[in-house]
Amino acid sequence: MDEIDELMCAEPGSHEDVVGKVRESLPDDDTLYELADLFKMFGDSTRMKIMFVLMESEMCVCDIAELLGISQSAISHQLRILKQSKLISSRREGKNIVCFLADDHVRSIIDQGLSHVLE
Amino acid sequence: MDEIDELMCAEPGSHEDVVGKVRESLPDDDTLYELADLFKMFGDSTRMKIMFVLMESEMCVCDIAELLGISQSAISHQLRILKQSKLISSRREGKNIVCFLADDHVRSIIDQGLSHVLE
DNA sequence: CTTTCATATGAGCAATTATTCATATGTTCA
DNA sequence: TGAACATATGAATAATTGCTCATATGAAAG
Repeated sequence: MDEIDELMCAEPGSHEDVVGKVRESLPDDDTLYELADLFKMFGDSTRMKIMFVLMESEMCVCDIAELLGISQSAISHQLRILKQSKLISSRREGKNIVCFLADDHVRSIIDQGLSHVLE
Repeated sequence: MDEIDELMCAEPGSHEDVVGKVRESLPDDDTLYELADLFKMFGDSTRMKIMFVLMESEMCVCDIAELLGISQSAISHQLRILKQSKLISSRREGKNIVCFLADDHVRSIIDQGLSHVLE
């Protein structure tokens, strides 16, 4: 606490009330970390590509790998991570594992990102 | 090309047309990388906290550092990255640099993420 | 049951990245 | 002009992470 105080700008008064109010409005730490972890999923181009593909159609693992020109192993590792984040689900269909988006938010999050990127 | 073909599942025919159509619908690589880079900004808890703070109020660097309990240097490094991504801007005001969100998409992207995290 | 095909997984490596520490820059105020 | 303050920056380090390679699992078809 003492050390943190030393970081404050010298400016007395006027900033303090704003800082206090903003501090109260922040989500709790758990939520913040969950949120960052969620966006981390969208922050890798391989995972981004996988999600884009699955926005168009559900698809088995080997088709995803072939379509994207990425090794089966790499795809599988990323799929595991995406499933842990509940963004993707899968079902078995004969010999194949068919993957699909598990959450509608994926679409809306990507769309928001796209509208930023495309100016 | 030959090696990629070997990744395909043996299954003939039926998958091929879907794979082909999806491939055409994918954004170009530049867009995909830009998009992943954008979301990478939201994928770190320090940057996430900074953006949350600035969603509530513009604020100078030292107040952000004090409020979040993170060193001034760490904040400054992250602010530089956020500015490069055009998510945050700043202006000088006396001795202070006042930071603020540069893009309305920040709010909508975070809101979409929140509604996923909060079930 | 044995082989084959689709997928998963673990270890190891290389690359990226967030932080700290020390210091530089630039502004204000005496 | 000089001292004090706010911010920026560079180098070094530690931690995280995405990929490859080899191999394991597990369903299916003969």
